[in-house]
Amino acid sequence: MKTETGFTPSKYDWLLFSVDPVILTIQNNQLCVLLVKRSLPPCSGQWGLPGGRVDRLKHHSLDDSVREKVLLKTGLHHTFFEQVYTEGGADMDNRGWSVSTVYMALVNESKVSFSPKSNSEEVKWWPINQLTAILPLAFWHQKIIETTIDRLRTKIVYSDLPMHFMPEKFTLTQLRQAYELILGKRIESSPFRRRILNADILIDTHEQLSDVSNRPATLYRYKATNCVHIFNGQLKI
Amino acid sequence: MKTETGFTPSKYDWLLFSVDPVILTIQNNQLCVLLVKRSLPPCSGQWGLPGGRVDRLKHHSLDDSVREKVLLKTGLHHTFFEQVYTEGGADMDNRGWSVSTVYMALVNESKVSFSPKSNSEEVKWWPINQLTAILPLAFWHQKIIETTIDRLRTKIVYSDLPMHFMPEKFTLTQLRQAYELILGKRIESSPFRRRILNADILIDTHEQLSDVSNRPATLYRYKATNCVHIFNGQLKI
DNA sequence: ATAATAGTGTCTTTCAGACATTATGAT
DNA sequence: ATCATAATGTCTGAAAGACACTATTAT
Repeated sequence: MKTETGFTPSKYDWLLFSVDPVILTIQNNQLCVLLVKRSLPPCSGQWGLPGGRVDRLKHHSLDDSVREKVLLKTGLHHTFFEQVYTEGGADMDNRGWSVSTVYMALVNESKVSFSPKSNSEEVKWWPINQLTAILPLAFWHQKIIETTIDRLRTKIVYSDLPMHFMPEKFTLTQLRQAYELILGKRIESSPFRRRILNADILIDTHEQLSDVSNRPATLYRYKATNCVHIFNGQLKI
Repeated sequence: MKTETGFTPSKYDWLLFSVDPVILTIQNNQLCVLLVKRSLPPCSGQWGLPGGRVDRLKHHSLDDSVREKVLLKTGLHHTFFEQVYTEGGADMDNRGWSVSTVYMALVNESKVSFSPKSNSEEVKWWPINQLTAILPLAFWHQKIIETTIDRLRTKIVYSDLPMHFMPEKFTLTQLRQAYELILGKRIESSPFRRRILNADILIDTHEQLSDVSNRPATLYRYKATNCVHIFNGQLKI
C-alpha cells in the first residue's frame, strides 16, 4: 500500500475517516433532519446520517465529498452547507480509531426530490422532536445532530442562516417562524421586521400571499441567495 | 492490515490524518505563533506548525492528541484550546489525500517552558507580522495561521477569549492591549472597562502594578479561569 | 361588522463609542 | 508643579424588546 509518490504509511498512519452531513429543513412547521435506515452493518437497521467514507479517487476535497453526498440524497446541486466540527477517537466506531467531520446543510424542502439512486434504502425527513421514536441512532449520530442544531441556534442570533430554509418567495412571517422553530420561543414581530428590512437584503416582489381569510402578506425574495447576512444587533436568547 | 475487530479496510479507506495546533501567545506586545523548524522531509528546513500524525495507540481522542502535542512543545498541561476547522483534499500534501484538523491554543507566555524533548529541533515564538521573513511555511500552514487568527478576531468581538493570554494577575490595560493587538486597532478605554467590569468575571486583588512613574493600575484575577465569558453587546469591527 | 393576520409607531432598555474630567503616584 | 497613565462621568446613537395601534382581506 503506497501513495502516488511512493510514501509508505506505517500501520499507525491510517484510520477510518468519514463525512457526516446533517441535512436540515423545515417541513409542516417542524425542523427536520434527513436520515437513512442502514441496511448494512455496522448499526444495520438503525437510522443514521447519510454520511460515509470519503472516496479518495472520486473526491478532490472534503467539501467535494459533502457536496456529492448531499446531491445524492436530495437531488440538489447548490445547497448551503458549512462545517460544524470534527470528532475522532478510539471509541466512536467499533471497527477502530475513526474520525468524522460533521457538516450542516440547510435546504428548502420543496426543492428536494429524493434521488432514484436511493430507492433501495429508506430515506426520510424526521422531525427532530420525534427522534425519540427511533432511538438509538447509529454511532454517535444523535449527539452529532444535537450539536449541529445547537450551533445553528447560536448562529441565528446574529446571522440570517434561516434564509436557506425559505422558498423562492416568502413572507416575513414565514421567515420569523423559521427563527422561532429553531430558537424554540416566540419572537416579537415588530422588531423582527425592522431587523430584516433594515438589513436591506430583501426585494419586495409586490406580490401577496392571499390564500387565507385575512390580510394578505407581502412576498419577498432575497437579493443575494449565496451570502448570509450578519446583523449588527443580536437576538436575546 | 486489520482493525481490532477484524474489519479490513479497502485500499481507499485509509488516508493521512494529522492535527495541527496553532499555539498563540502575546510576547513583547506582539501576537506570536509557535513554530518548529522541520528537520525531516517533507518540507525540511521550513518552519511549520508543531502538528503531526495522530498516534492511534497513544491517543484516545482528537483532543487527547492536541493536548499531548501542546504539552510537548510548551510544557503546559491545562492550556485552553479549541477546534478551528478541518481541511482535506488531494492537493494538500504531495504524499497523497490528507486531512488536517486545526486547533487554536491560547497560552500565557510566561508559563511556557520549551520542553527538553524538543531541544533537538528549533522551536520559536514568531511574531505573526514577521512571518514574511520565513516564508514559505511548510504545507498550507501560512493559510492555516491566517484562518485561525481571523477566527480569533471574529470571536473576541463577543467573547473574552484573550483572558487566556493574561498572567495570573493583570491590569485592565494589559487585557485591553491584548484585544487591540488582535483587532489591530485602538479600543476606547472607558467602554472597555465598563464591558469587562460589568461582566462580573474579575476579582479585584487590591494590589497594584506600580513599576512605572505614573498612577499605578489595579491588578485583577479571573473568577473562573476555565470558562470564557460571552458578552451581550459586541465590539464594532 | 367581525375575525384574523399584516404591518406601523412609540417608548424603554441596553450597551458601545466618543470624549471631557478627575485621580494618583513618581519625579 | 509636572507628567503620564488610571479611572470616572456624561452624552450620543444603534438596535432589541414590549406593546398599543392601524390596515387589509375574506366571510
